[in-house]
Amino acid sequence: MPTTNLDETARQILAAASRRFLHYGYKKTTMSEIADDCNMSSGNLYRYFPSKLDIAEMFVRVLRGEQVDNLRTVLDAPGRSPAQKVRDFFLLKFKLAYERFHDKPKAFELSSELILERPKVALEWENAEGRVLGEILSEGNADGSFAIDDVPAITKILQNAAYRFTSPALFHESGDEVLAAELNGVIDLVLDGFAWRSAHGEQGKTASLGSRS
Amino acid sequence: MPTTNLDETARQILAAASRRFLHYGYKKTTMSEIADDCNMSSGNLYRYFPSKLDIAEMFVRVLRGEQVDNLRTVLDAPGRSPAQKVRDFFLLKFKLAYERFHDKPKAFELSSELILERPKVALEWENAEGRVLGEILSEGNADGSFAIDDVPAITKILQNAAYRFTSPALFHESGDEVLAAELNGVIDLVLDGFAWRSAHGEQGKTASLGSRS
DNA sequence: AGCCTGACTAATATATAAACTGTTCAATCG
DNA sequence: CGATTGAACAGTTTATATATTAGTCAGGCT
Repeated sequence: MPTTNLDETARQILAAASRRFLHYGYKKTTMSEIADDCNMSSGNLYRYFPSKLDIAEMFVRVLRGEQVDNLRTVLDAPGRSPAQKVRDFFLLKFKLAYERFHDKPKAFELSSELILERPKVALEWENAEGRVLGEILSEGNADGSFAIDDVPAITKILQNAAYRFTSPALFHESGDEVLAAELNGVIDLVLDGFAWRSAHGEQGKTASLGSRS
Repeated sequence: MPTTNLDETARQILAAASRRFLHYGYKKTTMSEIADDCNMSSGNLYRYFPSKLDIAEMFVRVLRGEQVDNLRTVLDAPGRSPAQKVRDFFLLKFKLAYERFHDKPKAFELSSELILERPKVALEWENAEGRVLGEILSEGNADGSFAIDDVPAITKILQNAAYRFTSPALFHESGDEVLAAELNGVIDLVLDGFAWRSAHGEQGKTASLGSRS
C-alpha cells in the first residue's frame, strides 16, 4: 500500500476524500467538504497534497495496490500450472474490473477522469499488473511449460489480446458469463500458441503459418 | 453499396448530407442546410428519410460498405496463404481505422454519436467484417492450413483478440508503427495457436496447456 | 391526385449572468 | 517560528433566458 509513506494527517485527508469520492464522485466533492470532515480549513489541505487531483491520484494508487495484491494471489495458488495461472490471472482481472464497474461506479468514473489528466497513472497500472503476469510466464519458462525468450514482450501481447475484457467500454453490451466465455476463448487460443512455441521454439522471428508481408 | 436501393432524390439528399457531415460534423449540419443544398424545403426531406438520424445511419452504412469492400480485397490477393490473409485482414482493418480516425475525424465522431442511439449498427458492422474473416478461415480449412471446427466462434475470438487495434480509444497513445508492431505480435501468437490446433485437433474442448478451472 | 412548401411547435442548443470552487497567501495562532 | 486560517482571486460550473432546430401538417402547386 502506498499510504505507508504518508503522514498521519495526510492519511486522514485521503480517507475522508475517498469516502466522498466513492459516494458522490470526484467533481461533486469539494475541498471544503474534505477539510470539514478533517476539522481543518481548506487551505491547510495544500500542506499535505499539492492539489485535489493529487488526492484523486493517491486514491487510485490505493485502488491499484489492492487490485495488484489481489492478482498476485494467483501466483501462489497451489496445484495450478503456469498456463492455468495465466487463465486465472485474466479471469480474475476481468472479474475485478467487471465488479468494480458495476458496484463502485464512482470509482470507475474517478479513474477515467484522472487518466485524462494523468495518463501516466494508467501506464503504471498496466505495468504493475504486467509484472505479475511476467512472473507467471517466467515460472512457466522455469518448469518447461513455456519457452518464452522475451517475457516483457509476450506480457504486452497478452495484455493487448485481452484488452477487450479489461476495458469497461463493453461491460454494457453483454453479461458477466458471456464475456467470461469469450475471454476463455481468447485464452484457449493464445495458450495453444504457447504450446506450439514450446514444442517448436523460435517464436516471433518467423511467424509460423503466416510469415509477415 | 446500400445506396442502390435509394430513390434518385434520396441519393441527392444523402450526398448533400454526407458532404456537410464530413466538413462540419453531424450536430452542426441542419436539415435546412441539407434541403437548401438540394434546392428543396426542409419538410420535403422527411418524404425520403424518417429523421436526421436515419440519414446519418445511411451515411455510416455507406462507410461500412466501403470498408468491407476494401477488406474483401484481402480474400482475392494472389499468392497469399490463409494465415497471411488473416494477418493482412487485421493490419488493413487497423490501417483503415487509424487513417479514418486521423483524417476524417468528423466521420468518426458521427459514427460514435450514431452508435449511442443505434447500437445495432455497430453489431452489423462487426458481423459484416466477421463474414469476410470467416471466409478466410474457411479457405484455410479447405486447403488444410487450419483445422477449425466452429468458424463463427473462432472469428469472434480473433475479433476479440484484436479489439485493442480496431477501437480508436488508443489511437492517441502510440504511433502507427508501434501499434502495428503490437498487432503483429498478437497475430503471431494466435497463428501459432492455429498451427498447434491444426497439428493436434480438438481445439476448444480441452484447453491444451491450461485446462479450465 | 401526388408532390412540395413553409409557417408552427416542442425540444434542444447556445449565450449570458450568477454562484461556486480550487488555489493562494498575508495575517493569526500556539 | 512552524502550523493554520479564511478572505480574496481566477477559473469553472450551474442556472436562466434567448435562439435555433428537428419534425409536423394544413394548405398550395402542377
